Amino acid sequence: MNGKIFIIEDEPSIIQLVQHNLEKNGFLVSSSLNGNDGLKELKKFQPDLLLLDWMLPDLSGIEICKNIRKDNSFKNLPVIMLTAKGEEEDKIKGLDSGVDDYLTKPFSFNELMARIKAVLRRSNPNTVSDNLKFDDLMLDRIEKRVFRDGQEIKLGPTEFRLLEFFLTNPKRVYSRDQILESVWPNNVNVESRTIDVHIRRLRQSVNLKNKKELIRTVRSSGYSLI
Amino acid sequence: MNGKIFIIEDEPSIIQLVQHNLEKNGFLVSSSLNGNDGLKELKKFQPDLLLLDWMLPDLSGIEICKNIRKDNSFKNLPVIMLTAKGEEEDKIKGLDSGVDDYLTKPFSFNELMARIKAVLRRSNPNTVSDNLKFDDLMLDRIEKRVFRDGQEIKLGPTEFRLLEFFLTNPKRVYSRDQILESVWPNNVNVESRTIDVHIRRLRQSVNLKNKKELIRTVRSSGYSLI
DNA sequence: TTAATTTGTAACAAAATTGTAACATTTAAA
DNA sequence: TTTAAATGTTACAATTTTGTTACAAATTAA
Repeated sequence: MNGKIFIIEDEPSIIQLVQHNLEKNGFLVSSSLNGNDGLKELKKFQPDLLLLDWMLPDLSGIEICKNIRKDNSFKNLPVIMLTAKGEEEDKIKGLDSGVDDYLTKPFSFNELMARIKAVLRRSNPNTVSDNLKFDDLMLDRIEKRVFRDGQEIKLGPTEFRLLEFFLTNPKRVYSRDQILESVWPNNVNVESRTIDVHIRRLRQSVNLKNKKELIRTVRSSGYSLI
Repeated sequence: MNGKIFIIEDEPSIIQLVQHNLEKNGFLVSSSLNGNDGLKELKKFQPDLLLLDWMLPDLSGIEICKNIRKDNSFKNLPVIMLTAKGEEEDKIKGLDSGVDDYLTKPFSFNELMARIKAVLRRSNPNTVSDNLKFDDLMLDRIEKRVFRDGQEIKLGPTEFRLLEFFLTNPKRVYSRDQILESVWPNNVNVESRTIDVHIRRLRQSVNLKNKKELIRTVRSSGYSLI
């Protein structure tokens, strides 16, 4: 079992318990103690599943969930809601707002584990393969779209292929020759400097007011994502 | 709401209650009082979802479920298991044997309804009926009619097939080659530019004074719905 | 049959993308 | 510090891609 799970829950003892056990089961886990932090961290962490507490100090779980669904890169993120023993009305609201399942506290870890498995089994066959993600960037190969921080970015065809190429091995540094071979159609002759110009164009589109530079120049070697 | 639901449950009062309410909500419902009959009926009825009682006079729900999963045509049939208030161990076994969700008796109809919606939403975005819908567009494959925003749109045969094709995977970008293969009869030779002209015709018909463009051009890739 | 509709293609218009040159800036070495 | 190499930036003409229209041939309906 593997995958990344994010927890938003304000009770540290629950986080500790769950996180420890999930990690023992091979998951990579991260967490936040409140909704606002959680929403930010979520984007960095890019989880495969979210455990969400119903009652949080700032935002309610429902609000968070609706928020998440608006963000294109999280449209299909499976969510399991954790509720205190409460009324059924609440549960239903939860399910209708895009929650995939819910669990009433107190719950056993075995029960949680079973739900997680079930939800991951359902959601992963589809969405896993064709979305490339890195940091807060998401590239959808099916729909040919790119999002950063949930917001769509328009790219020209070459910029798209370039970014797609980098995303298959983010962090890896590629030489201009390697980039040419992989991104340009065979047997075209373009100057190696042309790449620099396209990198510049990609940078310009991708660095939407975000401070962090996404493309790194490695002098005398090439470029990589960072 | 529409779709076909099959119930295997040995308590007639529950069947009656659930069946009546589901039908009131637009579902087509059929049922069996035991497992062996159920398995047979299931194949005839071809449901979109199965409600399965945990304890049955002959086969257990789990056995039925495993049985179903062996049958290729039911491999993806969503199953909601109905259990009497019982031990947690049982629930877990259920989830691991391919059940999509479960519900503990006694349950309210509202709760059941919410689960059904959630499960169908996940598994059935397309296949629920012969009507393809996207945004405010509806295509009736049986009657060969198309409506936007409730108003009928007249399309030529090729435009209809084109739209039908796009609707099976809205948002997905198709290349002109893919479109040719799927929309035109085999082994006809038409120029790829011909597609552009048909796209133009489809656009013209579909964009009834509505402001929003429905067909997206993805330069150097193809077209998609949006 | 005739009339109407549908279809594919060509021709031209409009728009977007592309590669390169020229100049600016940064970096590293001498 | 000075110099050379590498990379960043900008502008622009050429090319590619798509939009649009018109029309003759083919198909269907009346």
